[in-house]
Amino acid sequence: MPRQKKISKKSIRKIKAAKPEKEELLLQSPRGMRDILPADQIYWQQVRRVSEKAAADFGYRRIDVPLVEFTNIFSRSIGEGTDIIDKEMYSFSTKGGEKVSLRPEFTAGIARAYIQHGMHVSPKPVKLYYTGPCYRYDRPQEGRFREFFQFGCEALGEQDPVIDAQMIQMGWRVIYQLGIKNVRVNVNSIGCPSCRKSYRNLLIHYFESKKQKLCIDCKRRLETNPLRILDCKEDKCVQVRASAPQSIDHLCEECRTHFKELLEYLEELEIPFELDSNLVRGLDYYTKTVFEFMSVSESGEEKRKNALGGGGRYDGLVKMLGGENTPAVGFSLGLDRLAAEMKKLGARIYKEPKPRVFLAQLGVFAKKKSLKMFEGLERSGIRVAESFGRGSLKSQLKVADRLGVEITLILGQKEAIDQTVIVKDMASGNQEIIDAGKVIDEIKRRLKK
RNA sequence: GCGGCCAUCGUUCAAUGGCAGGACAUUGGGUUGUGGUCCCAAGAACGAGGGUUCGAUUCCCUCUGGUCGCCCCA
Repeated sequence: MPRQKKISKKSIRKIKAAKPEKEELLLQSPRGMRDILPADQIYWQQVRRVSEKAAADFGYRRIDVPLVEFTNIFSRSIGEGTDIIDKEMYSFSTKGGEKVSLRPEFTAGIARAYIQHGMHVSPKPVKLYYTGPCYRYDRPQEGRFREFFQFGCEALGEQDPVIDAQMIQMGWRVIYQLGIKNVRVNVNSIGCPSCRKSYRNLLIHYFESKKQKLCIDCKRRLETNPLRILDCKEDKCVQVRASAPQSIDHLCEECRTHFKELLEYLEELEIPFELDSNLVRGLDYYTKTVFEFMSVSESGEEKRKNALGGGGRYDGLVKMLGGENTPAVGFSLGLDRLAAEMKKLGARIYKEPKPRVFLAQLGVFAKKKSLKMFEGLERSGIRVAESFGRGSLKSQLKVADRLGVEITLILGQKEAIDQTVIVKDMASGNQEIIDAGKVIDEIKRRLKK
């Protein structure tokens, strides 16, 4: 018998294959894009709840910006020559011939909105938060997707380092409140354009003299992006840069003071931070403060670091896009990574509310009545479950049992006619018949106990 | 964009150049309108396309996807 089945299946496949006009339907999400299934939503909901609460607590107001912007908004702000712009953007032309891209991050769009809506006339700082998907055409791996979700805050129009500190405080707090206790904050200052430039030259000069000792990639970086040599993982490069000039030693007076004050604020906040002179962030618009949130886990001897988010100051961005000179600072968190980290750590999350009552029905007439009764229960705030599609009482009770409800209401043909309902206590198995009109009061009374 | 590893029911794990099997989950049943345990049954998979072969899920190639490392980043 099974043989027969197999043959027929195969021949079906052949018949299908023989229809060339029918395009193959791939039941598969595109690479790097995934479904977030109900089972994982508890983590995501918690992430959204905690982050939005923190934003509101600190006086940030939500802004939604388009998923699509003109491509040059991104290329100008993030910078030509960065991987994000050069190879990771989803760019396309519209039917009207406009060159647009899916956002690879939020900050550029927000700076655009700030300028477009004349927010510079609002009281400073303008505090905004956002959350939503971003897109980067990158090779997926753990914690990295082509569609990923970010939450972040931006404060525009304030140069005081106290706001930098507050940003770090917020990001750290969100992560911590999600139950991820092994968070570390790395901070650094990369200076303003003028002191960064001289530091950059110093660095090039230094590495140029030790060029032979660098790895192949770093030799290339020396030309393209010398700052990035600082976070190369190759042993020999680590050694070479040990005595490399550090950016914080070459800050101008203003940048130095700014950074010093930031560190003082952080100490005051008692946030466990570390100075990481090798921290440079890949986006062009950063100035002065840069920081990163890492989760550090030790599995065996291996220390695993996982970047959960980061941010920094971008004093030049708004002007670069054509607005007024506007100092600004922001951070963003990777929601996918937060949710994954929570799950990995088995972080305590509040449980999904469970139904406490089950409504079983028997017969056509009773089913009609049940539909109405369900609404009444649900409206009075009782979490009630049902399985109206099922026929037998047995299978319905099975479902009720599996759901772990405390009470099951049974409404059969007889009860429906008599205007009554059976109330069954699931723990004891005892049941009694009560007046249908008194169901809600009776349930409420019982659930209170 | 480059390299390594991987791909079997919904999930997880087997086996096999000649009928692909178990567990968990799902659905139904173990006589009338009563759950948990138990028992029985059913449905359910070789990622796609080529090649080698009498015959491929198995061997080879390509693609797709996953994963890890590089690049980069959240």
